[in-house]
Amino acid sequence: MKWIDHKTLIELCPPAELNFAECLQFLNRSDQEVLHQISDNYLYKLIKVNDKRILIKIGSTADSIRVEFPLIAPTTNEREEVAAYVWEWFNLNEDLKTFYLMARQDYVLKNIVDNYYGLRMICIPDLFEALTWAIIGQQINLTFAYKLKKRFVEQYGESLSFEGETFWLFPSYEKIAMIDVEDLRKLQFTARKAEYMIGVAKAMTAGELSKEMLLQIQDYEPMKKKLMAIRGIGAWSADYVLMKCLQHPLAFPIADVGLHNALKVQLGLERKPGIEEIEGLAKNWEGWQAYATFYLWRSLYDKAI
DNA sequence: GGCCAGGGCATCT
DNA sequence: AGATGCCATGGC
Repeated sequence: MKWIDHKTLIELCPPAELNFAECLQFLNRSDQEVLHQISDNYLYKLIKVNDKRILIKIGSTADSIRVEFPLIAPTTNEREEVAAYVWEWFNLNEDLKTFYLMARQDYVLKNIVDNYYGLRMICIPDLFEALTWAIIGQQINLTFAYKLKKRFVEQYGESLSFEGETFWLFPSYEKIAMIDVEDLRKLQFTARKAEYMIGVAKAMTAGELSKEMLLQIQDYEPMKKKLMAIRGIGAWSADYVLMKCLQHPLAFPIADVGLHNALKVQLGLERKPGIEEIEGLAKNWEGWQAYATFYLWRSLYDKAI
């Protein structure tokens, strides 16, 4: 991580392949989002560092990302934690040069990759949030999924108000470990999904599951296996978490319907491609499956806008 | 208003 | 192992 501590603000020095505006556009894709807010090209988010709620305001210059603290001045140690958080959130450790080299020559990706140059994988650093959002995302439609997430966060998360806006933290697993399936049923979660979410929360509270534990495994297949051992986490959810939280470049939710729709559009097909067909196309993406998927997902939002 | 949609699991054969 | 039912809202 390359960064400069200016005390009242911090400055991240990201790799060249970053387009902050492109990332903001992605973050702005749902108007139901409660975990961050965007206004005037600034991104606001409440995060928790050492049990302290810190509101951060993120903007950009030509070659850096600047993080300000509208409410309270964090300590030296906290500033470093904030820097690390933002660095991870925007996946700034990844060097995208070889991805672009591959994508520009790829039959599928060449038509879209330049449209989103500098878009980074926008991550979900908190494992509980990533697992929970994967479970919610199994919902039949995305509109309803966002609705459920909003209710969940506003019911069980901590918040903080600033200039008339309310900023939310994702609920902690300790808190969710103590609630009942019935509590989530009231928010219109299905009994199944409520069980999955509370189960994950309990496992994490008991110390049976953690991000560190998963990251230690390193290799893609065993990590995925470990995730799939969790009730409610199937192949799709495991790959989703590997991609968005554990930042594994090989994560590839091949059965994802969004991916299928994006490929259908890119290839000009009458119907969605089959798994074998996708496997064929993806041979060329080896090592960059997660980014290929992410950029294809991104291509779907253009139609909606 | 009827039908279909996304994923995962439970319950069959 | 592979097929089938279940969930339960939103968009067409």
